[in-house]
Parts: sequence; structure tokens; C-alpha cells
Amino acid sequence: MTSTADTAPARRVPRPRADALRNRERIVTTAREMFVEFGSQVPYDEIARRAGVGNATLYRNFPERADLVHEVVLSLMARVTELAERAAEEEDDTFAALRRFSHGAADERVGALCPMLDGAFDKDHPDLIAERERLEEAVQGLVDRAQRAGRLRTDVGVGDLMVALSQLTRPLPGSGCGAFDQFVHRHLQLFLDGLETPARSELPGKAATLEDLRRDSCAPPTS
Amino acid sequence: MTSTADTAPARRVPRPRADALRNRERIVTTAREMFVEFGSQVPYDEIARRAGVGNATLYRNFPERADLVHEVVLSLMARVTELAERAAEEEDDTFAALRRFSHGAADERVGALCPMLDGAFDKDHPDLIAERERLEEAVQGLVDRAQRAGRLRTDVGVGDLMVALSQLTRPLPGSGCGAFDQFVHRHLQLFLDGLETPARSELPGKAATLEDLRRDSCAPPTS
DNA sequence: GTTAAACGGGGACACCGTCCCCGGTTATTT
DNA sequence: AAATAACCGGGGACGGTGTCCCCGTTTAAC
Repeated sequence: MTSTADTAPARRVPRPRADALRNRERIVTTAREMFVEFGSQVPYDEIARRAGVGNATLYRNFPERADLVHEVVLSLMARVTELAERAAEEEDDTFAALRRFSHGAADERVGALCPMLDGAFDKDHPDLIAERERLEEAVQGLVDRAQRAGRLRTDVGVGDLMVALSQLTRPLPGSGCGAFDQFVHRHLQLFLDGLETPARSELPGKAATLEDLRRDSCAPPTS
Repeated sequence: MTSTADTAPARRVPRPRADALRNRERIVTTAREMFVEFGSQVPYDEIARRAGVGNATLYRNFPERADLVHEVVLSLMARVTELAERAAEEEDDTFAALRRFSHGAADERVGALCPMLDGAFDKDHPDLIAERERLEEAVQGLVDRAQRAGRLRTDVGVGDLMVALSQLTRPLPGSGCGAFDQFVHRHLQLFLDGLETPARSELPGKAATLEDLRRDSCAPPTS
């Protein structure tokens, strides 16, 4: 299937084995789920077990935990960005686009992005900056459109949406069961209802941009 | 052992030392904060350090971790219950009462109740059941009143409110900083706006009672 | 069929949280 | 104010757990 135009260089065969690729994919997927559920400090061996691979495979693919976190965050951001872009493209109603994006992001467990905030990996990696800019642009576009159309209250920002989205979609710790998944979309829907115009109350504080999040989230906890 | 009945009129020393009581109080308060921030598995020594007491004092007061969790949950539930009762009593506007309670509960970090769900302590303790009934009654009263007054949409239940409240007020893992505190009340306010009548959208699923929560949240994750 | 990369499990090492012991301190009693 | 006993707090040993490597086996690729 992968008919990549590799005119074999004289050096070595650049083809990784098929099962190796499959395992790597399984690991990233599993890690994303477990990061959301238990945080990015979840034991390596647990990830390996749930992914159905040996722990050595995990260590071979991601010698540093930061590598794995990086990969997970990157893949998730890409998926969420695509969600935002497609929602903007395919929905005429600006607020419906926002709803669609939000529910989609919830399904993707966008809460997994919170390891971005605990300094356990390189926030300034080029890949990450690039992907982040795409994401910001896409979501900011959704917000702007809805606000310009007078459907979304103007006292909220992208940061508000993303943080609330993360919070509402996080599973309760310990309970591995999906019992709360049924609530996630209910509560998200209620939150979105609150975002719609006309505004029903005055909000404390000020609208949060993604810039605000990055800046404020780096305070050392104890020092 | 100590002389029992002949010298002292009271058989037991009726007075624990003043600083002992003070320390115990400090411990519970600190533990509540740290449970919210890091979960109920936070190291004992850390709690002691932040509370400004020696670790031995902590172990002397709460030999089992379950004892400490029990105490924290109980005190938190009591405070939240009181919030609900006072809100119902002092606010004429039914929806304003709901708002006041919700923001108060957010300040109390009601998200700390989620350790209730990881089986790390006795859910069936008499004290706990009693306090839980008081809490349910109080909050249910707020909800009923607002719904009967036509201010609160009727497709939501107490469970929806409590779960969303917990989710929105949970601090992000790792980031010990309170940078997100400023967002909590904003997002809660937005959520509450979504709860008000008239309903702006149709919710998926069905209204959640507290009964639903208790039943669904006890599935063993992996064992 | 041959080759070598990839796999998976077992186990040693190191780190961290738990828990106890004991000298010093502080509140209470006369 | 001095005596007394309970309480406090830090240091350190023990045990558990996560990390990481080694090696025999499997499996995809040629």
C-alpha cells in the first residue's frame, strides 16, 4: 500500500518492519488514552501491558518519556486541528461548527493535552510550535467567525473553550469505566448553551487566549 | 498504667493539649487542599511538610490513610451542605441560589470528593451516609425549587450539576499553580448560563441523579 | 530457506514512600 | 516559677514499585 517513491539509496534498506510500525501505533494510541486517564506519569510497564506489547518494545521506540509525550501530544493536536478545519469547512452555521468541533474534541480526549503544561517535555520543539500554530489558527478561526456572526458571546476567548473542554472531558481518576462518558457530551452541550448569545450573565475575569494559558501555567508549584 | 478512678474524678484526661488540636485541624485542612491538587495518594510526608508539622504527628493522628481521607471527605461534605442550605435560605431568587451554591462549592474545591470513587476508603461508614443524605437533600432542594419556579431546565438532574462542578473545579494534574483558579468561576458561570431556561439545545442521554453516579462509578478498572 | 531485526518476559538496580525511635520542646499543674 | 508528662519533629531503616537491560525466541522480509 505504501508505494512511497523510494529510489533505494545505496546505503541501507530504510524499511521498518510492518509489525514494528503497527506496534508503535498501538503504543501511541494507548498512551494517549492512559495519559488522559492517569496523567503522563503513568508507568511504562502499564502502558506496554495495555497496548499488548512487551515493555522492551516500548523502551526501544521511546527511550525517553519525553519522546512518547511529544509523539502523543503531536498526534492529538493534529487530529484536533483537522477537526476544527473540517468543522469550519463543512458547517454553514457558525455556532453549529463550534458545537461540532467541541464534541469531536471531547471524543478525542483533548484533555490529554494537559501534559503540555507540566513541563515534562520540550514545549519549544519546532514540530510542536508548528502544530500549535495550526491548531490556534483553526480554533481561533471558528471562534472569530461565530463571534462576528453574533452567535457566540464576545466575552469569551479560545483559551476558555479549550480549558473547559479539557476539564469536562477528563475521566475521573480510578474509574476506568466509561460510565461518565455519557455525561461528557451532556455537560459539554450545557456549556455550549452558555456560550451562545445573548449572554445570560456577566463573567468574572477576562477572556483567555492560548497565550494566557502558556504563560500562566509555568509557575513552579513549590520552591 | 495511669491511675484510674481513685485520684481523678474523670477517668480520662478530658483535655487534649491545645496545640494538638490545632495541629490536627491544620492537617485536615492541608490534606483537603493536597487531595484536590494531587489526589488522595499524595505522600504523607508531603502533607506533613506543607502543614508545618512533623510526619510523626500525622501518623499519630491518622494511623491509616483511610482515616484521613474519611475525615477530609466528611468535613468537605459538611461545608458544602451548609453552603447549599444557606443559599436556599438566604436567596429569594431560586436560580441565584443555585449560582451562589455552585460558586461556593467551587471555592471549596468540591472536586476533592472524587477520591470517594477510588475505593481508598470506606464508602459505607455511618457518618458518611448520614452526611451524604444531608447533602443530597440540600442540593436536591435547590434544584427542585429552581425547576418548579421554571428557572432551571428540567432535563438536568442533581448528578449533572455535581459531576460538572467536580470536573470544572479539578486542578490540572502536575500544575500545582493556581493559575487556573481564575478560569474556574468563568467556566462555571458559563455552564450555569447553559442550565437556565429556556433550554437552548436538546441534551443527549438522560438527567443524572446521585443514585446513578454511585451505581455506575464502582466498576473495577483492572484486576 | 536464510537472515537479521524485532519481540517479550524476567530480573537486578535504584528511587521513594512508609513507619518507628528518640532527644528536644511546650503546654499544663501545684 | 519549677516540675512533669504529653507532644512534637527530624532522621533513618525497611519494603514496595517503577525503570531499564539482557537474552532466548519469534516473525517479517528477501
